[in-house]
Amino acid sequence: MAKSSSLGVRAQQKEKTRRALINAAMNQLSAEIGFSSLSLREVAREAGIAPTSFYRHFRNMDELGLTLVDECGLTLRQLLRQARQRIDKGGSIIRVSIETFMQFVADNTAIFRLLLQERTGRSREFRKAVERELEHFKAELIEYLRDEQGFSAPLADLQSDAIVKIVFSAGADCFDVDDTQRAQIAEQTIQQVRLVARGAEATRRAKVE
Amino acid sequence: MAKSSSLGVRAQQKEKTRRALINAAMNQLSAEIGFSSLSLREVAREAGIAPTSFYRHFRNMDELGLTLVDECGLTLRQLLRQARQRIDKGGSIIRVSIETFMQFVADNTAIFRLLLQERTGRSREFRKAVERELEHFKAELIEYLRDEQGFSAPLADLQSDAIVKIVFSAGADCFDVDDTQRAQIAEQTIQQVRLVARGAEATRRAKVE
DNA sequence: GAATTCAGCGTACAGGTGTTAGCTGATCTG
DNA sequence: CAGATCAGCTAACACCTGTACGCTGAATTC
Repeated sequence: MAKSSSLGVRAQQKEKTRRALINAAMNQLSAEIGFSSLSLREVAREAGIAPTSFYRHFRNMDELGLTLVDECGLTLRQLLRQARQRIDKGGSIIRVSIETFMQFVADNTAIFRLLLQERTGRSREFRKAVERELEHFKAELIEYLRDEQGFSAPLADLQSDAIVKIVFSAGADCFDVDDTQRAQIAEQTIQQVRLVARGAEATRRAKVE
Repeated sequence: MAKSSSLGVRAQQKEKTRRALINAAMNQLSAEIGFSSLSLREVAREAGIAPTSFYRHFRNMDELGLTLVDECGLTLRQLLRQARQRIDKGGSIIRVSIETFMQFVADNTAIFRLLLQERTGRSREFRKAVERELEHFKAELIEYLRDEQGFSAPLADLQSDAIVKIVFSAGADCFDVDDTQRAQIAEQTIQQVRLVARGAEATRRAKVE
């Protein structure tokens, strides 16, 4: 109510077709092609508007793309929050986090692929945007390792950077596999993260003694 | 001599323009755009031949792309061999390998970016080709860990998979940085790989006892 | 030396691309 | 209710794309 009346009928409709454009782009992405070879005209067509109307919402395709990256980051952070809640109810933080992450990759393959793809992609602006999202992920992990596990700041940083790299790379391994294989990858990733954790633990001990 | 006479003038010239096409593609790749938005016409133009002559060498752009991936894999394996030689003359295997790797990334940014990009790219065939190259890298590492370091097969596998993930991810971090920053990333990567190695060591001890 | 092969070329086509300019009609504003 | 706003439209532009067809002339083969 508040939203519909405060926004007005016009603004509401505009937001709607804006979403339609975003969804159209995500659909086309999931299909087969990378973002760089995505066509303004086809996106507009799938969104059900004239090609020229696209410009009422985004200056160009890149602006749409950056919006998509942000959307993905948002979803990812929601996912993290959900994982946290499950951990509070007990369970291994590593296992729960990674299984949640893998589920996310399975459910949102298109958008996750965009993230990984543009991380190494053509536009510096895109790469920076993705790197920013990865930093969010890493920062929350650092906080946990420092505050809950008592690691020193540098060791927490080193550790979580490694973990983020391993986990996101494992996400890329999930593109062409079925559910059971994905479970295997998850299991392997869990063991690898534990390897890192154990190594950090050993390092901490070595420094204390 | 043997080559020029056994190949014949015609075949020799053909090979030459084939290389020209490959080099042209690599140049354009390094510039700004991903492989998917690479144009047959522009590649042909840079190679100095008519667009239609392209088909005398490759069935389509994808075939050229797969050739590029193979080329990159070859260069990467040469790099590994060089690193081995340096290790035989003494020095930390981790440090030497990673510094060599980082140097490779700095020298061959275009082709390395292609590898990382197509790893998550649009074509399944491409992804498989890249994955094959990563497997080479991993396999050599497994061999070393098993034979030289005496790790059990499963632990060597787990460990080297994690290391490959970390190192290649770190390679992606090098795209937008200068030499000193790259050295820092190399240093961080070395520490992270040591973290994994230490964790694997601890795991081995735990299982033996 | 005649016949064959074939890398490279020019022309041409059908279809896609991003973007400009200007119109329409519903919504919002005073 | 008159006037301004503005999302979406159509038409049109200049340009780029992959690829089919058939020719040419030098290298190769017999």
